[in-house]
Amino acid sequence: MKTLRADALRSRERIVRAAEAAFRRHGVDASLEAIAKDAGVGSATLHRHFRSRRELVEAVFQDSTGAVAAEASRLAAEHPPGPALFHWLQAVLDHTLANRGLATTLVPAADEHHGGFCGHDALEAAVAPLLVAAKGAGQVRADVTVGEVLSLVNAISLLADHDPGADPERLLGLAITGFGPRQCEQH
Amino acid sequence: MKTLRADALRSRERIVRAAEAAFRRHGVDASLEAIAKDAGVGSATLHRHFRSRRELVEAVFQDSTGAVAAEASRLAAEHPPGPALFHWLQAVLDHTLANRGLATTLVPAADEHHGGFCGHDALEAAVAPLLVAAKGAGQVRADVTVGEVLSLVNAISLLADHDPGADPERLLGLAITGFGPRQCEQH
DNA sequence: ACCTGAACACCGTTCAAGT
DNA sequence: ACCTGAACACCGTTCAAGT
Repeated sequence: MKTLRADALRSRERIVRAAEAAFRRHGVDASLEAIAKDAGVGSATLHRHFRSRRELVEAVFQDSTGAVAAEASRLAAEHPPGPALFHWLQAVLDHTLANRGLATTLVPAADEHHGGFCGHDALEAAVAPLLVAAKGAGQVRADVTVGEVLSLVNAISLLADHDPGADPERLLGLAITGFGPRQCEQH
Repeated sequence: MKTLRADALRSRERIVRAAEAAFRRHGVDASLEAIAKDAGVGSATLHRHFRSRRELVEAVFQDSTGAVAAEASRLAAEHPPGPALFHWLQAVLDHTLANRGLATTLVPAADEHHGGFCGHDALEAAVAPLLVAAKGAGQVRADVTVGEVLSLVNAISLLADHDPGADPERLLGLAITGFGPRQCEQH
């Protein structure tokens, strides 16, 4: 994490800005070569700044994903534990649905030392206190982990990317309440 | 659906066989050009037989997906309605997990008249009687559709393709029973 | 009717050469 | 140190020419 020379930093920011526009138009599978061209840099420059497509995606969505993470504490302050968690999961879903393909990067990083911002980790940290509170209020099963909750939201986002006819909000509702048998005898 | 001339049929079958091997090695994103070469045909021939990658994928998995669909009636005969449905959903999940990327094609066809076998439609038809029976036994909420049930299974498969660390069976269990609050007062 | 080989327009990665 | 432009090895699609 060295500090960049002025011209390198300028290049980096132009790449991120160009990528942001390209992702909005074509999803996160947009051509890296076209992004480099839009940014006015060579493609080799883009590859040195971002060793993988995922690193570029994380950089582009760092701010917006961070904002969603930050919303967790606001919701915790304004709602009871159960609704706070469920509203926040809705917010995460809305965020990924608004940016096609973003969900593919909100998964634990396979690459180990990929340095820089990791959206998945930010969301995990944000949901942890919400989940603890919801469990304390008896609104969520005690055996559910933060990773599992995020995975379900992510799974629904991925599906929505592939099937435009799906109703993601409805599916999230089903996953929360379950479509199968109730187990009322235990609480 | 005209009947093919003998040599055209032979080409088609060689393509499907080559694709089957390639998909097993590289997932459904395997190179179509390489598949054509393995099959000993020109790439133009592949494209006339299969107008899209999805058509080829459907052809390759037609038999195995059909077998999973057929298992529905067997499970219905051997288990009570609730377990029959849940075991079958597990079978669908196992099938997609065993073939990386297959889940991306088990989604309603966007292309309208794409002729031939459609795995999604086959699974929908297979799950319908299971779902009706499970609802009748009070094991599944009455407002859930076949499409929604399949969508949740599919969503989990897609996630597993992106996140090798996920536990798909566990996530399906969570989606069925729900991780959120029980609503015992209604039945 | 069905196929082939070649041409086309793309893509991501890498490397030598510049400043 | 950082960048550029070019070279490389790919990809899917399409079309003219064969049988």
